[in-house]
Amino acid sequence: MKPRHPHHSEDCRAVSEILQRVGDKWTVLVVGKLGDGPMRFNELRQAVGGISQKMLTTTLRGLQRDGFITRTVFPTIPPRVDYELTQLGRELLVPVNALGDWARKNTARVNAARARFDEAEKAA
Amino acid sequence: MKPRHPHHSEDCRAVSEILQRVGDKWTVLVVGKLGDGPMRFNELRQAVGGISQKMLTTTLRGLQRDGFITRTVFPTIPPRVDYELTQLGRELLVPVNALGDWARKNTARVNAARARFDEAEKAA
DNA sequence: CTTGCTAGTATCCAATGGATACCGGCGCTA
DNA sequence: TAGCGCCGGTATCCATTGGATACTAGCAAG
Repeated sequence: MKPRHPHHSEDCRAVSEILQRVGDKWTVLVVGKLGDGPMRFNELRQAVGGISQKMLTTTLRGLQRDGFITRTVFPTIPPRVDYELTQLGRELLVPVNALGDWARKNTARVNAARARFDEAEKAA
Repeated sequence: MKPRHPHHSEDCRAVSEILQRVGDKWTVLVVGKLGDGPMRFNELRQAVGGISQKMLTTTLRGLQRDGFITRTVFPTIPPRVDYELTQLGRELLVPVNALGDWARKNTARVNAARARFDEAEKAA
């Protein structure tokens, strides 16, 4: 049987990869906040809310590695570190926001589906 | 200091939630394959490639719960189970594909950024 | 009566996520 | 001058998750 599915598998992999990169718990929240302009570490921590230092550090390092943000250290007392979106980061924000719009418009439908599913489960 | 960041935090949460839903290793691959039409369990398993039965089951249950796919059991011998995108699932595919396009167009830039970062790390 | 197909569970181990504690440099206060 | 706090982090530990492997049920074919 020849494959009925014309998609290029590498393309799907690329999508999967970028979604894994961007689809963890904190990345979009951080990128979203940075969309409003540069922020420092603790400012970001507070703005995002509920993120631990470790996870914020990890998330920021990853974003920096992939070229989505820059990290600027000011050797002042007390120290100050600014994080800012790069051009690439701002470009990423576009499709992410599109997905965000979809999410906002459809959470109700998803929640309804979940409720139905869970109800059916409970009955069984 | 009043918040400089006008985004509604609930919105960001919604984005984060949907991205977590969709951003795991397998979900988009499965949804992508199903975008071409209904498929049965093992067909899907083979088409996606590299996914274990357990993870495929888990992924499909999640998608079903959220109303993105339907699961149809044909009580034949041997059994047959078809999975198919719902309307909601097909709609989801639109912004996901947009992100996918972005990913395809920009993997080179991301990889270049990574190489630079890792080079700088190694030097330090 | 053994083998094989299908669509799954069950079990186990490694990797990851996240809470908590600690660190180093300095300025402030007493 | 001894402690305390701010800032931006590591280090450590444990719970949750991801994933490989083995097992299951029901039946048909040989």
